[in-house]
Parts: sequence; structure tokens; C-alpha cells
Amino acid sequence: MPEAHYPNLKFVPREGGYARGQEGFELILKAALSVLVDQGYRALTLRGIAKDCGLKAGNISYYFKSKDDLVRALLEAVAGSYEASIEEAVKRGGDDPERKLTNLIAFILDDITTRQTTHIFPELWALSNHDPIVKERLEELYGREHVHFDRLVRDVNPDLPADERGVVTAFIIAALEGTTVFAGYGKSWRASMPQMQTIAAQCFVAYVKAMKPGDSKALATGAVAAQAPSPG
Amino acid sequence: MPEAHYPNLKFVPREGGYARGQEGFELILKAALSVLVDQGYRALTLRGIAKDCGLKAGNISYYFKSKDDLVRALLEAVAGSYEASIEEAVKRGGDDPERKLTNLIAFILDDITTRQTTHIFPELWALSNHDPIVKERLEELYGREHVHFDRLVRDVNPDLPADERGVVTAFIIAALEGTTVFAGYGKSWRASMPQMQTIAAQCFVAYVKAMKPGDSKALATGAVAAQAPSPG
Amino acid sequence: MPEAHYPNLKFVPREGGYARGQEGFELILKAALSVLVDQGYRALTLRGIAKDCGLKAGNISYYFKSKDDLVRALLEAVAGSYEASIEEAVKRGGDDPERKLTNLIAFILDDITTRQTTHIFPELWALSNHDPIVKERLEELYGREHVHFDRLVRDVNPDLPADERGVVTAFIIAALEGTTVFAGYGKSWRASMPQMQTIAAQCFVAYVKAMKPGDSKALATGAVAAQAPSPG
Amino acid sequence: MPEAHYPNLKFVPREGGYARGQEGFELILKAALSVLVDQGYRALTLRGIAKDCGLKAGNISYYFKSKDDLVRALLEAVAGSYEASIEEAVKRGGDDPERKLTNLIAFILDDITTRQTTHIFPELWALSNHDPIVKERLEELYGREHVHFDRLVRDVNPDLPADERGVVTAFIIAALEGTTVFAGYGKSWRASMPQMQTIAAQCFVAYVKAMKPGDSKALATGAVAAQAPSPG
DNA sequence: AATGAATGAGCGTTCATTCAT
DNA sequence: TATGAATGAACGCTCATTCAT
Repeated sequence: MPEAHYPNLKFVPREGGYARGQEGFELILKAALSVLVDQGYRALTLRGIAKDCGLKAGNISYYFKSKDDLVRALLEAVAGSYEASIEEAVKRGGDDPERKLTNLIAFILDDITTRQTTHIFPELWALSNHDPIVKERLEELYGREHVHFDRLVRDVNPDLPADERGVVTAFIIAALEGTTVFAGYGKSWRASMPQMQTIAAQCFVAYVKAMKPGDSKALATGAVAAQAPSPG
Repeated sequence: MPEAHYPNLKFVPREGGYARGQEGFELILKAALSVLVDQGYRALTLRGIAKDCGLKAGNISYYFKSKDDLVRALLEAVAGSYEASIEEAVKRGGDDPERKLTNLIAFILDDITTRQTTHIFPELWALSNHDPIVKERLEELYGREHVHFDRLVRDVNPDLPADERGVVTAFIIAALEGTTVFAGYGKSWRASMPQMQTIAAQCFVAYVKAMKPGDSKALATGAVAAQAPSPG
Repeated sequence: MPEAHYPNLKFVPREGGYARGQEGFELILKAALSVLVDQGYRALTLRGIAKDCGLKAGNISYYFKSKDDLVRALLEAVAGSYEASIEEAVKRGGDDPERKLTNLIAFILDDITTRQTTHIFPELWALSNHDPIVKERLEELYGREHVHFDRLVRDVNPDLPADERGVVTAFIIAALEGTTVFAGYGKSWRASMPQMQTIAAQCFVAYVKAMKPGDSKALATGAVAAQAPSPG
Repeated sequence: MPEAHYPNLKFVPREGGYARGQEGFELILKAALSVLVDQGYRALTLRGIAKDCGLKAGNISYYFKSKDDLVRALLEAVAGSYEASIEEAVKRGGDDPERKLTNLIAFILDDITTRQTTHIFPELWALSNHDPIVKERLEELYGREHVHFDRLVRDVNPDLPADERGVVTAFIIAALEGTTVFAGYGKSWRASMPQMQTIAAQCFVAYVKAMKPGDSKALATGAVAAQAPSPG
């Protein structure tokens, strides 16, 4: 259970590596993460980070040449870590496609109840609307998540054309991630997350299994037929 | 199509009405909304807002005695407007329960493709994690949305116990709202939103119809059975 | 007892009189006085005054073309009122010179226990160091007070040369006014003011009576002889 | 002659010492003192202080976490320095009680002719009416001054009961300090200060010597008898 | 590697003042 | 007369950043 996978943050040096010691580097990023989680993006100031890790503000500029740099590194660490945890969950897998999909759904929904995930991702979503770098990294992250889900969806329903599969997969991911806001850490429906896991798994697995090619053909808004996948 | 329902923002005076002119009041709130949508919360400064509406920074303090006040009024306007648009969509309704539910799903998914909705709500989600006022208002907003959805879900499947219905309803809302991040304005899956509307409607309506009492009983994580709702 | 002689403030129009209604004029000055007494000079803002008298800030600029003007008018009102109350006290007089002097001393010491006097005069003293207008008006005020005291001192000891008399008179006034800070309204020695009145009267009357010409001849500092006025 | 004892200001670090460099700390306080003396409390702004010591406004916040803090430190420096100079004057003493008292009176009257003292103390008196911290510090300062004077008064007239002695001492201090406003730096009677020193010494020493227990018994106002201390 | 010190820009806010109505 | 609205300047303060040590 990913109770706290951020402690496992892997801080990958970019572009030839950071010039100086790795320890201070990680120290700062962990402090930044902590501030972001505890106090939000507005409070993510160099002084705040410095205080959290016992350094002085000036010294942070020694490790990161600008705050933007630091934020980017933090973004990378967070995204990379999230990717890694999904990867791991996928590997733990299960015995058959449906079970694998179910388990991955459950894993995602578990993860978003984490304080870190609940607090960080909405910040990233907000940032991504005005910061192309965040936007791109987030798209990459969700792209990789999409690959994993898409593979499982294909295994569950091999007859589904790739494009239709892609969309339904995207919707499933959107649904799961979106649950953060409603049943994440400290949210109103947090206590119902176990039931939601059951519901999500049942709902999406059943739907994927029952889908037939052409089912997701778009209908004009207002004329969307409320119908189950076309009976075969 | 709610291409731009924020221009229709109703600025409801609080506390017996604002003492000062309603015009400047709305002018400022519209400017603030515009800044928030265009540049994000970080750029929501008094000077930024002032520039956007052709005033000077000091003058905004004449209308709102603090920035907090302004932000709260903006929050109220945004939330109230969203509530109103949902209300309206519910009224437009449809001929039968399934159709009503389908239409409401479609409406929500339409609305989140709006630039305003796509840009504002993630900001609110992020803020809500550290600002109790935002959190509370958001919970109220989604609480009202929940009431509407819950009623339709009940009409579609009257046999479902209220508590189970509440959870599945919450999950549906979470799924729809969460789609903002993936298929909202400017997002990767934006172009697939029509298909997603179809998918969401099919998936959730079918699931709700098929649900039997006890289906959403929580299963131990890792042992979630990938099963369709128990066949009746 | 001058418990509240500021309500008797006479607002004398200057230089041809103020163009408009006397009522609003006085209203504003009274409010300004009230703010000054209650909250100090720092809080003496147009908005503060306006709030206190139920007007709007802009309207004050209609009566006083600048805040400086208002402050000057307030200064005039306060100083004039203080002068008037001294005048009155002098008139109430007494039956013989010593008694007159004693009574005037007692009056001054009574007056400075007033909340208004205790709060306003230190503000004026402070202002006078950097504002020539305040300085000049204060000098005029104390000049007039000096005239009254000087006359009584002369009556008590007619043999004293005018210049020596002037200095001892000035010292008496300084001593009395200075008591504001130590035994004025809310001050540590406030409760001992009755005894101080006795002490001041005894001390100064006795000294004045005993003075001989040349007594106050300055001695080099550090060599000041501690001696009573030269015994005749 | 204490022409300028403020340059000797000892800036005592509070709370275990200031974390930052002592030099800049003192630089700022000296600049603040200079601004206060030269331009008054109204002009005591961070920007003004900064300009005076060649720093930028923001940097002052590095040394003092708030302006209040700075003002408090300045208050402490000023008060402490005044206390120290009195202490020193007391030590320089004299050969007998009367001479000691005379010398202390002369010292105080000398000190208040200093530009700094003349300009600063009225500001403090004014502030003390609305700022409890200033009020308290000032009371402490004058309390210490009172101790010194009270001891000398006791030596001059050992028969005087402590309570009566306390009041007459307080009055003497009030008289001396109050002279600031009339014969301080730049004041009308400044040139007569030497004579005032003689007068004050003669007047108060003679009075104290002649006092008998019960002399300062309060009389009903308006009935204060103008009488010398009861003849023994 | 780390700090203390400094800076310039910008923040929210308050203020005296102006002006059309 | 009186108000609402607006302005420009200044306020205390925070911030990211720089740089000598």
C-alpha cells in the first residue's frame, strides 16, 4: 500500500547532473515537497524551504540557479515517483487481465488518499494551465499511465479498436484521478473510498468487457442516448 | 452549450448589499475572474486586477476592504454561477430518468471544456486544501450537485439503498469533474470529449441500472473482485 | 473644576471667516479633537475624523482645503480654549496675591489631569519641534500664561527685577505643565496630584517670597551652590 | 556637559543577542534615532531610516522583523542611555547631600537642553498615551530616576516620611523634565537655563530642607493655602 | 558548501486629495 | 453641501536573487 511513496522519491540529476553534492540537493527537494504538501504552492518560498531543511535561503540558490529550476526538479521528482509507483503496481499485477485492471484501479484510488497525492496533484493541475513545462510533464506522466491502462483494457477486450480503447482508457484514468478531489485525503467522501474502489472496478471492468466497436461513437449533445453498450 | 456562462455571473451582494456602486464592484470581479482564468491564482494581484479593469490598485481597496474579501466574493460568484448553470441544466431535464441522467452527464462534460471552468476549478481544488473557506464553499457546491445527481440515480434505480446510492453518485460526479484535467479546455483529450460523453453516459447509466443492493460492499484492497454488478 | 472645558471650544473663523456653514466646521473640529484625544496624532486621519462625525472624508476637504489647515484650526481651537480657561481662572482670582498665585497653580494642576489636556499637549510639544506653526502658537499660548503668572509673582514679590522674575515665572510654568507627564490623566502619580498641588503652591510661593534680586544669577554648572535665596 | 551622549548609545542586544551582525544593527538604530530627532516620529519610516544609513528599505526588515521591533529597540536604547547617564551623574555625586541633589538637578537641566533629549522625550510622552509598551518603558525609566532623587531627598531631610518624600520627589522630577518644553534645545527660555538651574536648585533644596511631616497634606482644591512649610 | 548581507521589485494597504454629480 | 469614485504616493513587508566571504 503506497502509504508514503514520496519518501522513496528518486532525485535524478538532469542534464549532466547537478554540479554539487547530491545530499543537499535531495535535502532541499524533500523540504520543498514537505512545504508544498503542508502549506500549498503559495507558501513554497525559498525561505520557507530553507527553514524546513535547516539551510539559509541563499544557499538554495547554490543548488538551484533559480526557483523555477527548483520547482522543475521537484516536478520531475514527484512525477517520476508517481510513474515508478504505478510501474510497480502494474508489475505486482495479478493472475488475469480483469484482476490486473481491477487491481490497478484499486491502487490508483488508494494512492490518491495519500496526503501527498491529494495535496500535490491539484497544485500541478492548476499550474499546468499556465506553465507549459508543468503541462508537458503532466501529459507525459498521464501518457505513461495511459499506456499501462490501455494494455490492460486491450487484454480485457481485445476486439475494441485502438482509438475507441484509447478514449475509454482516458476516461477511466480521468475518473480515477478526479476522485482525488472528492475522496482524497481529508475530503468529504474519503471514508467511502473502499466502496468507491469496488464501484469503480465493477463499473469500468464491466463496461470495458461489454463494449463493442462503435459504441463510443459520439452523439450530438442533447441527444446522447442513455444506453448500455450495444447488445451484441 | 455553456460556451461562456461566466459572463452571466450574477454578483450577489452579501450582507445586505454593498454600500458602493454595483458597477465598479462587478467590473472588478469580472477583471479578477479574467485574471484568474488567463494567468492563474499567482497573478491574481490587486495591481493585476486593477490594470485589467482600468482602475488603479488603491481604488480596489475602496470596493473591497481586503484582498481576501475580493477573493471570497469571486469564489461566491463562481460557485453560485456554477450552481445556477447546473440547476438550469437539471430543469431542461428530459423525458425519462435515464435520459435526464444522460443529459446532466453530458452537460457537466460540456461545461468543463469551457476555458473558465477548466482553468478555475483546479485552482479552487488546490486552494481548498489549505483554505477552509474555499474548502467549505466547494463542498457546498458539490453537495448541491450531489443532490441533483442523487435524485436522478434514484429515479433510474429506485431499489438502491440511499447510502450506496450516495456513494455511487459521488463517484460519478468525481469522474465527471475529474475529466476537466484530461479533456478540458486545451487538454490532450479535449477532441475526444464527444466520445467521452457517450462513454460516460453509457457506462454510468448501465452501471446504475444494473446495481443491486450490496454491490458496492467494500472488499479488502488487493482482493477487489473484477465483477459486474451481481447478476439479478 | 475644568473637567471638560474642551466642549466649550470656541471655533473662531480665521481670515475673513470660513466660507460656509459654521456647524459642519465645528462638527469636524470636535471630531478631530476627539480622535486626537482618544487615539493620538497618528490616528488623526481624515477618514478617522470623518467617521467620527458621520461625514465622508471627501466632504472634509470642502471645509478645510487641506489637512494641514484642519490641524491648524484645531490647534487654534485648543490653544484658544486653554487660554480662555486660564483667563477665567485668573479672574476667579482670590483675595490676595499669594492666594491668587496659589489658586492659579492649583488650577493648572487640576487642568492637566483632564484626559484632553494630558493627551493633547504632549502631542503639541512633539509637533512643535518640527512644525514652526505649532511651535509659534504654543509659544504664544505659553507667553500669555506667562503674563498672568508674572503679574502674580510681581504682586507677591514686588522687589524682584523683571528679568529675574520672568525666569522664575517661566520655571514655575514649566514645572506645572511638565507635571502633565507624571501626574496627568492615567499617569503613575495621578493619585498624588492633591498633595502635589499643596507642594507646588508651598514651594513656589515660599521661594518667590524669599527671593532677593541677584539670587538667580547663574552659577557655573557643577558649582551650583545649594542654597536658599540669599538671606536678607 | 552631556552635549551629545546619544552617540554613546549602547545597543544592548535583547533575547540572547541578535543573530545578525551588530554593525548594521547599530547603524540602523543610529539612523532611526537621527531621523526621529531631526524629523520627528511621523517621518520615522523604514524608507526614511534606510535612506539615512545608506541601505534599502527591504534590508531593514532583515535586521528587524517588524517596524515595531525596531521602534522598541530604539526605545530601549534611548531609555537605557538616559538611565545610564543619570546613573553616571549620580556617581559623580558631590561632597554632601545638598550638593549632590543640586548637582543632579543641574545635570538633568543640562541634559534636556540637548537636541536629542528635547526632541525625543516629547515624542515618547505623546506615544506613551496610546502605546502601552512605550508607557511602561517610560515609567520604568522615571521610576529609576525617582529612586536616585528619592535617596538624595531623604539624605537632605531624613525626617520626611517616605510617602511624602516620594511625592515631593516626583514633583521635582516632573518640574525638571517639564522644563524641556520651555528651556530645551531651541526653546524660548533656552538662554535662561543657567538661571533656571540656580532657581531650581535653590527652590527645591530649600523646600525639601524646610519640609515637615504633614506639610504636603492635601487641601481641598480652591482652598490651597499659600503658605511656606509649617514653621518649626 | 554555506552564510550574512544587500538589493530591487512587487505585494496589500492606507492616505490626502480631487472632482463630477 | 455632501457623496461616491478615483488617483498617486507612500507605507510596512516579503520575495527571489546576488555576492563577498
